[in-house]
Amino acid sequence: MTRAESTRRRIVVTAARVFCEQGYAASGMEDVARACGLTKAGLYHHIRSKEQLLFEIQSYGMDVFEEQVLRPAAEHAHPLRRLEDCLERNVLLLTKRRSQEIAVILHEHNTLKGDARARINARKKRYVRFLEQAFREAMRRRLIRRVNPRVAAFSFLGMVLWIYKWFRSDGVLSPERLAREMRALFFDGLALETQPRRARP
Amino acid sequence: MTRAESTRRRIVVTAARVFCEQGYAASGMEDVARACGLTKAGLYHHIRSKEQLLFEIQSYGMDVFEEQVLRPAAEHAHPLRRLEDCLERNVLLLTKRRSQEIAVILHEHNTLKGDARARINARKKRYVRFLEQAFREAMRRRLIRRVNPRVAAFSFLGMVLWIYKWFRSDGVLSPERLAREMRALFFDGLALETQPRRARP
Amino acid sequence: MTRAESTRRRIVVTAARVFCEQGYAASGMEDVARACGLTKAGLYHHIRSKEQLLFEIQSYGMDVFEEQVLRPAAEHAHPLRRLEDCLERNVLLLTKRRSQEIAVILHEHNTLKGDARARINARKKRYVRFLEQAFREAMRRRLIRRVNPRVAAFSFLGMVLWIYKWFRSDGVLSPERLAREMRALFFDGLALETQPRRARP
Amino acid sequence: MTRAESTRRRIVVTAARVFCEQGYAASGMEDVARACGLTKAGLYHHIRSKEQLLFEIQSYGMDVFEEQVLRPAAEHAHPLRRLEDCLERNVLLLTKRRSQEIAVILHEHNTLKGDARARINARKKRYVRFLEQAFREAMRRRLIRRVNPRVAAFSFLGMVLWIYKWFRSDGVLSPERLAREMRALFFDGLALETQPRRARP
DNA sequence: TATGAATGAGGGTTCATTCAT
DNA sequence: TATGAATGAACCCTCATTCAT
Repeated sequence: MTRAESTRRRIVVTAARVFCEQGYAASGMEDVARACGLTKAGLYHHIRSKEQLLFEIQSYGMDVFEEQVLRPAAEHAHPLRRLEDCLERNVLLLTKRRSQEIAVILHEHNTLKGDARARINARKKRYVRFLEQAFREAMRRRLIRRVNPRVAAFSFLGMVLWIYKWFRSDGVLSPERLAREMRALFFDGLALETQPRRARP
Repeated sequence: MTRAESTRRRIVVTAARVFCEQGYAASGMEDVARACGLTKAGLYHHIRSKEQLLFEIQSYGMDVFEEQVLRPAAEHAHPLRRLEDCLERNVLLLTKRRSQEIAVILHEHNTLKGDARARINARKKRYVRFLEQAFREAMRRRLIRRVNPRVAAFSFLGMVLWIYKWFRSDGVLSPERLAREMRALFFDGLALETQPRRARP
Repeated sequence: MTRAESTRRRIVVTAARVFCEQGYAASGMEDVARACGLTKAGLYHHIRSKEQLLFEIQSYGMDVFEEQVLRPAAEHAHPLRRLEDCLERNVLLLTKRRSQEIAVILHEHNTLKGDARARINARKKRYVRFLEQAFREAMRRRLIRRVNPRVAAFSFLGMVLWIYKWFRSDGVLSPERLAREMRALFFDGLALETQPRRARP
Repeated sequence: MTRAESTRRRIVVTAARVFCEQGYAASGMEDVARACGLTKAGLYHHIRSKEQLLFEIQSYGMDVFEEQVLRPAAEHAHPLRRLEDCLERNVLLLTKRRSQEIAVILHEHNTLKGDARARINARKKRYVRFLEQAFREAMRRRLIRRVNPRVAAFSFLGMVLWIYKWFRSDGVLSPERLAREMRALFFDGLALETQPRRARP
């Protein structure tokens, strides 16, 4: 990674934190610059505009998400394992690692306009379809009860992604515990009896 | 309701629509005033400030929510019915009626500051505790499997409230259908076998 | 003229003075506002943008020019009188009256973009054609020597309009004297002998 | 010419093109640098400041003008020849050769400040006096009609220099033709009958 | 009540210029 | 020489809010 690239990355990560804390519209470029240890003009040496910066944060967030959640989960041939792995990885992503970029993706859903928005939305939709497919396949193979796959996908998403609104990493609930609990809550009742139940603590 | 009160109500409802569509920070008082059929200065005869207006929207949204969801659901003595009724009413509130105030409550979670924020948050927390209590009671009475009540409450909330982000009233999925599907998804697998299952379409 | 219109007119005239003195690009909206006795924000209550303001100055300048120069001159049936009247009126316009808007038209020739530019240019071209036509007609009627009408029109224009660059109203040369001298310089040698020469001082 | 000097010359000529196309104030040093094939910082190794660069462009333009127009024309003992030669050379300079520096001199008349401005203005005034002198001498020798020499000089200048605003080298009017036409337009009617008329095409 | 006019503060962005490397 | 990075000052413009009428 060149010097210039690493600076840009630092800016993207830092700006994600600022936007996450204050909201995009309420954050001034002054705030972002100061958080980066730069002046406003210095910041603009590295980025094109505030909107472009938001797009890069969201793009980077989608990169991280796809690399750490979607791709590994997709490798499971078994659709229920796929979903469960997806849930666990997604919960951990939101609670342990670079969660700020994801929060910015979720909160600033309607902020980007035009092409940038379309590009991010396309990647989001891939996730929804991935989940729908998995639910459908799981039903076809009689691994889970019959449910509406679209509703199931969005319910899964709501349950998991809502975490960014309430989870505090300094609380008593550990990321791992939360992941386990949610998995059990969502899938233990969904899986059919033919499916051997895992032990639950 | 006096003339003045009804004007204020109209402003609150209209501003909720504007804030819902464009976001609070991205909406100008000019936009709000125009949507109300007033001038900016005329608008200020009825409200104290933009922030105060947001607070009133959120307060009104909480009023509606409590009246249409929380209070009726609370009347069920049976905790599982309470939860299921709550889910159904909440889904319908978000998909059929004045959902804009609710959307503003959800989206502008971090926008209010100080006392106003604290007052809205207190009302939100009552909802969380209401759910936690119901889950706990349902477990105590062996109506549902053992789950972490806090995780259950937030999962319930995420699943239901996420609706404001994706549901389109012009789609194929009717509010009633969505409510039924979500109830089944969440509770059919949660309820213990001793609980007689309702027929599902 | 309503109150609002008269304020706008005052702004246009004042801004013309500022742009004329400092140049459009070198003038800040702060300067314009101060010259109008307003703050920047107050100024923007009346205009849409700096560019729009420039367009209005140029439009207004063209209005004045057409009303005080083109229209009266056009009434002469005799083409040489038409040209001479045009010259005199144009010289007086540049030296005695609202000359600042005209100077802004001339100096900021390439500043406007797009449609605004096209609209101003169209009006300028009408003046060039008006002159070409008059020269052509004067030649056809053997009132002047044969010259290239296009070159004659632009030479006429250059001679007259250049005034905005050098004429100082506090000098010894009066506007009327300048008009007379220029008329003689340009037309006395151009007119054919059949044309009765006017006495010259 | 040393290496350093030739680089400076290239910068001056290139910057003249940029300033001519976009205007001084609207041109960024970035634009100038890019047009020169340098970075902004690289450019600053050769020039002191933007203002200094403008001064050098105008100085160089004056050099070229004096060398190609003023000096050769001045050699004519006959004042009318002097003026006619001056006109022709000036027209050709504006239409055929390095006309960009001249355009920058003409357009950015009020841009320079202080001493730099005074020095350019002094050279301009020499041209005006040169013309006034020639007109006066031509009158004294009864070569032309009686006209106000100051008005004649500025009319001559306006007619000729206005060319930079309207002449397009891709049009039907050739530089030579324009020079001939203007000479005839201005001088054929000015010269007294004792003066043998040249044939006109 | 209602409004046109006005404003202080701040928004994102650009620019001529400098400097360590 | 050359450059990437940085900056202070200024840019045009917007905004929530006020106030005389």
